[in-house]
Amino acid sequence: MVAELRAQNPETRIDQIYRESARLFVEKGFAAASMSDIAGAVGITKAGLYHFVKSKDELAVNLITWAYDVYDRDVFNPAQDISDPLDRLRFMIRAHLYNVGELRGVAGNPVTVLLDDPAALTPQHRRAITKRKAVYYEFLRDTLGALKARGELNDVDPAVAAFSLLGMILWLARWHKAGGRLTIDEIVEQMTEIALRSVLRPDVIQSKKIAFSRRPAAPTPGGRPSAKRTAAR
Amino acid sequence: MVAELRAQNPETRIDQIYRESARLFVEKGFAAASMSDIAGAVGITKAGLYHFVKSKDELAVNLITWAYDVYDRDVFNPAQDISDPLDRLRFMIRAHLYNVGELRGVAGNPVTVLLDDPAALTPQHRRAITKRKAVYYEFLRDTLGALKARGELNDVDPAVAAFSLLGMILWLARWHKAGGRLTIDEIVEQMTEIALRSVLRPDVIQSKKIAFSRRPAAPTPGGRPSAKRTAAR
DNA sequence: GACCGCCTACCAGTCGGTCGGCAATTGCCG
DNA sequence: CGGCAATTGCCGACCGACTGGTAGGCGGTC
Repeated sequence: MVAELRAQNPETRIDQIYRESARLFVEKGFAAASMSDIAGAVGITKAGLYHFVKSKDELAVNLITWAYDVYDRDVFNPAQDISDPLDRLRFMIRAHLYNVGELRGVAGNPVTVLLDDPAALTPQHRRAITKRKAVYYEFLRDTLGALKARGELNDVDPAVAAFSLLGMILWLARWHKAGGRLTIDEIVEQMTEIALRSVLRPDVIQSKKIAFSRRPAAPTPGGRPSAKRTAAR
Repeated sequence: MVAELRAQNPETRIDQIYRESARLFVEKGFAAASMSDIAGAVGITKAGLYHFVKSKDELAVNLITWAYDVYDRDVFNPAQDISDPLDRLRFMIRAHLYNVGELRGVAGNPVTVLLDDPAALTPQHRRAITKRKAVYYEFLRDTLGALKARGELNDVDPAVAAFSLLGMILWLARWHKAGGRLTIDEIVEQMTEIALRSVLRPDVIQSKKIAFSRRPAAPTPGGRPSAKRTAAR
């Protein structure tokens, strides 16, 4: 009987597990969130949890991988199709902000922020993730470098500028609470402006001001990632 | 014999303990760094460690308190004596950047970043620390608010701007490695410029450009905080 | 001889993870 | 359609390793 209405909203146990573990890892930290905690949050026992999951490490790795896959799909890949560095930079900032800010959706994006830097994971997994982060960082830095070559950047080191922007963006995950005074859209708008002003020459901003007030016309139009497709791989 | 030269550099066991525990908490996370780890790093056994320290919690609380005391001394208190909001903002950004960036000194400043947000600490301690953070944040936000009232801020919400700046500044602790391509002074200079440009109106920056290339002429004149004086209390 | 610095030995509890088994569902065969 | 085996989803009990923390003692300095 319950099966009938679950057919319409078929959240599987695995979905639940990933959702709750993401939440708990973010709330309590990876080491402090025990497998029993996760099992309890899902409503099964620890042994039951291990029926679906190989190890705590696998959980963490899949979670991070999934978060990065979402980032690839929503930010990194679309950005690579934008040839103009200024358009690209604007898109990357805005899309990344949405990516971080929409953590109030299904599963936990802030994993990106919280799980890579403290310490867990085996060295090999850490290395793979560090590598992935490095690619993202370098892409941003090179975009800034291209802008500098065009004379549209202030006299700052592209690497320093890239880290500054990333800090601003990622920190959003730490302070943004759902239901605050401002909507996520308002926050993203304002922060995009702040971010662009921080590195671009004022005259460039002046002449390109047009683009300060619309959502990015990027992939993933309506749908939310169902938290499942990309888990494997 | 060793005692003779130690008299000149009398790092006590307690100093060692706090230095190593700060390092380990930052490296591995609070929960993942065990008391045995810390004892081992200091060169004593766990029981020996407990001769000096009451609990792991006390260690964390003292560490955070100490880090915030340093922040008070080097950033917050001096900033309160600066009446002009623009001078104040510039000082706060620069001093805070130095505060975060000089983690390569004796003990671990990045505790500020790493220990307050994951999860450890008893609820009461957490509350006290959250309160302290709130005071700092509000002070920055109000400084930005004062600038906005004077028409020197871009059209952004002071709260959003404050969080953006804090993210940029605190993130420095995550990416800065000693011995990198740029010196800490170069990084702070550039980031100060980036930070100020992100929120101030371009014409304000133009007219105040003077101050973009000198260390702050603030309290704590020459000397570097010896990271020891404030340990007690 | 009192105190300080520190160790050996040892708690009780929790961790990640395993094992065997038991219901219920599913798939297959006649 | 019935029957029945295989599979799925899950649990209770348990393990060895390790956790934060303690008790008591031992050697050296004042």
